[in-house]
Amino acid sequence: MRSQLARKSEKTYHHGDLRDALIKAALREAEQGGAEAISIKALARQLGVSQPAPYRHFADREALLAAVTAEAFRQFSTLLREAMAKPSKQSKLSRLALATLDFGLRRNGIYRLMFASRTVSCAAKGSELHEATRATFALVIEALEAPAVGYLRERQALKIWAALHGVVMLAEQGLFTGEAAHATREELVEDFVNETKAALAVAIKDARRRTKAGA
Amino acid sequence: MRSQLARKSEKTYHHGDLRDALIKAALREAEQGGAEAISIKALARQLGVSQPAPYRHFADREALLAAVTAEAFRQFSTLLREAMAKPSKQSKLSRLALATLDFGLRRNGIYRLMFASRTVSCAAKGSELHEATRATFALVIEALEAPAVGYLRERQALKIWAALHGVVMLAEQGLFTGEAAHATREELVEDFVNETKAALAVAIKDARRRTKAGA
DNA sequence: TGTTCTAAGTTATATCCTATTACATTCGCG
DNA sequence: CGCGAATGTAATAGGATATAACTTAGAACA
Repeated sequence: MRSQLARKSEKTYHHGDLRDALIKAALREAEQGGAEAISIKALARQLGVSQPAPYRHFADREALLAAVTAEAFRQFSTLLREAMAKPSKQSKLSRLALATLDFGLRRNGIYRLMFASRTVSCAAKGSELHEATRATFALVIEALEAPAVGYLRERQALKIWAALHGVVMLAEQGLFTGEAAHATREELVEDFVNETKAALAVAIKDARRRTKAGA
Repeated sequence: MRSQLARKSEKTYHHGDLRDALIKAALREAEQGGAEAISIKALARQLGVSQPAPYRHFADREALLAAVTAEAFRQFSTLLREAMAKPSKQSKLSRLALATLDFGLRRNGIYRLMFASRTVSCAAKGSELHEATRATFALVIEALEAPAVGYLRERQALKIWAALHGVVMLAEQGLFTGEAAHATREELVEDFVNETKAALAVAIKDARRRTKAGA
């Protein structure tokens, strides 16, 4: 497991961990410019290997993007888990929501790679990427801190998840700046969080009553 | 104003309306594959002109993308206006919402160009593109059919707009297919629409009461 | 320990794309 | 009619993806 630095100084024939180094470097590139900023040739140059070398580890550019996106989802999941674990006066859902907003804006290039490219929807069912996205969504359900009553939780999770992504999207588009800034992004997110909590409470009560009536 | 076909048959030196033809053709290309599917060279070939010809009308690829995106916003606006104008039992907001969902899924490549690329956020303030996006958002406010009470309308418009985009995003990511399909996209959209109406009604009543108390 | 197989790199090359420069043609206006 | 600006073209530079054929070193086994 020779490091990138080791490679640069020792000048060995084999890099040692090119696959991993490529993913890390690609993530750095995508941070600002998104998928377009990822160039296999540039990455190879950066890591001190010949340009066809990456093709030993990834069939083509798409395959690299898929691996990078999967890694991004794992990092995102870790971030969300940390936010949820941190003791705070706010609810878990609120912390997850704000962490998502923060990630979406601060690492927007990577965020677009994850949620606004076709890479994810093209991922096969059992693939690394597909699993990573499912794991992330599971965290949203967990953040609701609600009992599993039918599909109520999943539905509310979908709603808050959609709303959050929409806020990130519009924020990035500039709809919260200038004269249009009639609400901050954080205010909107809190609104959605509160509505979700309210809707969830109502839905759960409703479902329980109906179950009792049916029994 | 020679048409594309006329160009192909007559074989004149000047195309006649290359700028417009490029935008139209680029939109067709982007329909499926998004911005990546737009290649200046390919468009030139398609329209029967030499490849540097497009550079007479657009400084670079980015400039073409901006023009294409602006045109897409205008087409989208037209679609929304039609949906809102059409007599129906549903509310204007509901029709706008479903039309947005439909557009976002059916013409997803173009939709991504409009909402998930950096083209829009890079648009200068007075630019054609910037104006087109503002005009579209104005339609959302209009669809609320609410009186202008402070910034209440704008805030609710931002919220429903964000929610809609989120639904499109997740739908495209495949979160509504397979086992995860615990609600249809249309159900979610209707939920958001109803919540928006309710929130708007409450907010307006609240604002009026406060105004009276202050007077 | 030495041989061999294979994973991982290299050089060379084909193809596609963006973009610029210098040159050619046509349109429209005085 | 003639001239200038707009709009084409041909030639070319430079960067990216991707493949083919060759090379090196690590590991695996006798």
